[in-house]
Amino acid sequence: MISEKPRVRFAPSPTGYLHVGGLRTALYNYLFAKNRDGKFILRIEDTDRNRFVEGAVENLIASLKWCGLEYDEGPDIGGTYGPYMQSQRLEIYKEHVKELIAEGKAYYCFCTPERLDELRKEQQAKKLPQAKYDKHCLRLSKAEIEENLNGGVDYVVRLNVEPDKKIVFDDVVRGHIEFESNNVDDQVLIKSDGYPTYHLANVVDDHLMKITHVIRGEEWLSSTPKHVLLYDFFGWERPVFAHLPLLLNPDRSKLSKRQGDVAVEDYRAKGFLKEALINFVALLGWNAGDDKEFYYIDELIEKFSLDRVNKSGAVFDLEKLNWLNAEHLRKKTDEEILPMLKKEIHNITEESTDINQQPELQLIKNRNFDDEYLLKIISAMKERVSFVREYLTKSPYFFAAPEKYEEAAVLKNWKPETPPVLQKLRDEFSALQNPGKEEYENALAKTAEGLNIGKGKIIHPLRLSVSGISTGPGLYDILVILGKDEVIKRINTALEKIKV
RNA sequence: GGCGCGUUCGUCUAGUGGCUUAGGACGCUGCCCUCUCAAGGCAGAGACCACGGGUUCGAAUCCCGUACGCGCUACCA
Repeated sequence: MISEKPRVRFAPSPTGYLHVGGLRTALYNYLFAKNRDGKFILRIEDTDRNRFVEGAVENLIASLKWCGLEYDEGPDIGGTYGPYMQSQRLEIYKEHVKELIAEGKAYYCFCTPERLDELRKEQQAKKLPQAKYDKHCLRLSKAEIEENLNGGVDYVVRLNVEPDKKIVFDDVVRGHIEFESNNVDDQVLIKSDGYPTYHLANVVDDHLMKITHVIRGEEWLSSTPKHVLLYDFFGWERPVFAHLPLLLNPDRSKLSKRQGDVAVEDYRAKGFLKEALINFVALLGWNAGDDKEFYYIDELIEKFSLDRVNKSGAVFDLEKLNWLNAEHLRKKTDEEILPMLKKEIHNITEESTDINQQPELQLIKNRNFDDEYLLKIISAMKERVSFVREYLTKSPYFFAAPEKYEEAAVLKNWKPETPPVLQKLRDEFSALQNPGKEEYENALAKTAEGLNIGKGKIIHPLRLSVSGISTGPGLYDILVILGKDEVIKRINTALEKIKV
C-alpha cells in the first residue's frame, strides 16, 4: 500500500468557476500525486441537476489548465476508469445500490417531502438533540415495497445506519476521529430523480477509480462517517483521508464572494501571475518546515507532504499575494516579460488602467512599439512594478508624451527661474550627437555649473517635463530611452504648458 | 440546539517537553543608499503562545475543562 503509487482526484461540482479554495485543494492533490509519482485525476461531480450551469465545466477546466495543473485522467481527455462525469455513470450507481439493498444495508423510502418536512418540524418542536429520518420505510414489507415500486411511486434509497455503533477513522491531518452512529442520519443515496447524492457517488467512484487518498476540504469531515460506512458495507478498502483547513475571509468566515474575489479567473483578470497564485495558495495551510516562501511549482512538488498540512483555517491575505506577484514578476527575464507587456498594451482598457486618470494612455492601444524599445522600458521599470499592467500605469510617459503635469511636483520643483534654465539645458542637449547616459549627465552638469546652480534645480524640473510625474527610473535612463528629439520636444511642451 | 474540527505577532506561519528573553515572512515605522520612486541593506514596533486547571524538575509543546470561531446538520456539493 505504502509503496503503491497514489491515485488522487480533484472532484469539484461545476458551479461556474474555479474557487481559490478549490484551487488549493486541487493543488495539494496535484502536488501529492506528483511528489509520489502518482496520478492526478479530475472528476466532475454533477449529480445535482438543479444546479446545472452552462459552460461551467469548460470554465473550470480552463482555469485549472491556466494554473498549470494538468491532470492524467479527466472528462475531456478520458482514462481507463472513465467516464469522469458523474452524470454519465448513473447505471453504475444504481447497480451498486441494488447490492446494498439486497443485503439490507440500504432501503427504499417512499416518504413524501411533506412528511419529511413535518417530521423535521415535529422533532424541532420536541427539541430533540438531532433531526434524523425515523426509518419509517425500513418497516415496509416486501409486498408493500413491490407494490409501491410497480405503482410508480416516487422513492429514494437511504443508507441504513445501525444505531449505537462507534464509527472511527483516521485523518492524515487531524488524526483519530470518532462519531456515534446515532448522530448519523440515514442519508439519501439515490434521489427520486434517479441521480445519486454526493455521498454515494464519491465512494463508488473513488473505489472504482482506485483512488488511494481522498484529499478534500474540511467541510466534508462531518459526512465522512457516512462514507466510511459505505466502504465497509461494500466491503471495500478505505482510502486514506486528509481534510484540508478552510480558506477564510479577513473576518475569519469561510472565504466568500461577498468579501472579495474568489474565482481564479478574477485573479487572472487582475493580472496575477499563475506562479504567484500557486505559490501563495500552496503556503495557505502548508509549509516545508523552513523559512522558504518563494517557490516554483517544481520545488513545491519536491517538498510537499500531507503530514505538514496545518489544521486551522487561513485568511486569504491579498497583501502577501501582491508581494509574491512582484517577486515572481521580477524573477522573470526581460524577454519573458516582453510578450506579456505587448499583450497588456494590446488589451488595454479603461477598466484595467483607469484611463481617465491617465488620458495619455488612451493613445497607446493601437500603437506598435519596437521590441527593443519595450525591452529598455522593462529593464528600467522592472523593480518598480508588481504587475505587468504597471509598466503602463506607472510609466505612461514611455508610451505617450505627458498631457498633464503632477500638481504637487509642479509646485515643488517649478520655480519662476526654471524656464530659462531649461531653455539653456535644451540648447545644450541640442548640440549633442547620439547622446548616452554620460553625455546627458555631462551636459546637465555643465549647464548647472554655467548657471552656478545645484544640479537638483535642473534634474527635478527636467524629470517633470519629460515624464509629467516625479517618480520613476533614473532620469538619465529615461532620457536615453526617450531619445534626444523626444526629450527636446517635451522640454519645449513643458515650457509652454507649465505656468506657475 | 446536536455533532465534529480548530485556537502562536494585524495576516501567513516556525515550533512535536529543556536549544525560546517564542524564530521567519507580508504589512507597518525609522535609518542607509540616492536626482525621485522603487529595489536592496540595516534597525524597530508588534504574540502575557484563547482562558483556567492539572501532569512534570521543566509546557506554546502532554491531559482535562471553559470560552470563542468555523464546518456539518438537505432528495446541495
